[in-house]
Amino acid sequence: MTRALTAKGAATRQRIVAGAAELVRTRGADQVGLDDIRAATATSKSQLFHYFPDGRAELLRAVAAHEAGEVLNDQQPFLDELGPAGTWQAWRDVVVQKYQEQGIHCPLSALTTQLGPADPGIRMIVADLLETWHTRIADGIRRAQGEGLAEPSLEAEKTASSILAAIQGGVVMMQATGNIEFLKVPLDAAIADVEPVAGV
Amino acid sequence: MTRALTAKGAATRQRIVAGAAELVRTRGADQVGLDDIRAATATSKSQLFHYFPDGRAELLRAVAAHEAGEVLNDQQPFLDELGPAGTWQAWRDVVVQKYQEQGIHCPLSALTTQLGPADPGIRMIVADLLETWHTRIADGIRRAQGEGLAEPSLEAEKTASSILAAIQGGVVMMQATGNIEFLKVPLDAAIADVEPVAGV
DNA sequence: ATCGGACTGGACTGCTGAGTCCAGGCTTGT
DNA sequence: ACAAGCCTGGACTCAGCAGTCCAGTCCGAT
Repeated sequence: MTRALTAKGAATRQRIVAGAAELVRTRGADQVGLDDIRAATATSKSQLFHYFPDGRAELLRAVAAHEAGEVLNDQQPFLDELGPAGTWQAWRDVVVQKYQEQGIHCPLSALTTQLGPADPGIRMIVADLLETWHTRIADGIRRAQGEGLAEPSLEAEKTASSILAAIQGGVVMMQATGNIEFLKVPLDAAIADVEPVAGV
Repeated sequence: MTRALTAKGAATRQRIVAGAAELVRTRGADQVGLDDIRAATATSKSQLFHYFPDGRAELLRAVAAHEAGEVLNDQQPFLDELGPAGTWQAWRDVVVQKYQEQGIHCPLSALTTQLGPADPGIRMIVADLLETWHTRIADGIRRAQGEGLAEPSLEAEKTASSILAAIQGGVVMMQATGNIEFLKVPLDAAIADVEPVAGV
């Protein structure tokens, strides 16, 4: 599958993906053409097709995979440390802050709804991301139960679904309304079962 | 704003919007061209521009407004009856069933993330829809409190946000993974505060 | 009946943007 | 040194699609 790539070639490829990802994030996938990517990454048409023989579609899949990785990276190390008291709030703060910074520009939604329907490959990338994300949260819930923080009767998988849905839904609503409260409130409510907040 | 329109003209316009909405829902907005709409609605290019002088953008805004109305209509009469025991489950079932039928094809997400970023007019339509939806749910929560079903201490607005976010997030996850459980579980959890379920 | 304006058909224009091609530059192993 | 082949530049092709134009037809009011 992967071809012989020199260090220089790999760097160029990486530069293309990162540049394209940036554009897709800020403008939306359908507002980004190959010429935009070419200009933004100081490359030429032939380079794009050299590294992505299937053209635009393959490049966007690479962008999707890149962004999916970033979503989880942005939550580290907090995501993997979920469990003990205080870790949920710390993680929540990172997530909220991240999306507040991004504002309208969500790497995931840009890809899921814009290209997902048309490209099964991208749907799979997003599905994998959600599954991984879900698993990490569920692991955190089980650790919280081990610490006696959360009710042992709580079903980790289901609670993780609720928390993750609160984030996804909150982001959707925030994007449409511009109001970050639509992310904060549902997320706080969702994690209340594993880490009750004292104040407000 | 609105021009003189005969009954016939209004019918044609309506046919165009409905037909275009159908296409956008099933294929995604960027996969629908004016020629597709023309073919599907048995109209001509000049008619499209006769009824939507600003072209594709104006037509898609009309589609967005149409779909936004449908989203709420599909939940009626259950949405407006929220409050008493049993009404939450009935409403939940309608919502779940609706999205299960639609599967991948969500009228809202198709428009929000595909066109919303580029078109402020559409963002506003979606924001209005969410606000109305939110208000209706909050009204239901207050009625539930009046009936003694829900804790009086519950903040209606915040709880409504959680419920709505559970739906939006659940739909996003369902679209990506194909698993309807990602909608059911968070939604059930979110409405547990206003209508605890006996079983399960 | 007839006149104005709403309504319709379909050909035409022009642009944008994906994908192609080939000639030439640069690296790397021998 | 010197190939082999990875890498790069940029002009070119070609299809698809939004938007234009005009020559009509139909309807409703006077």
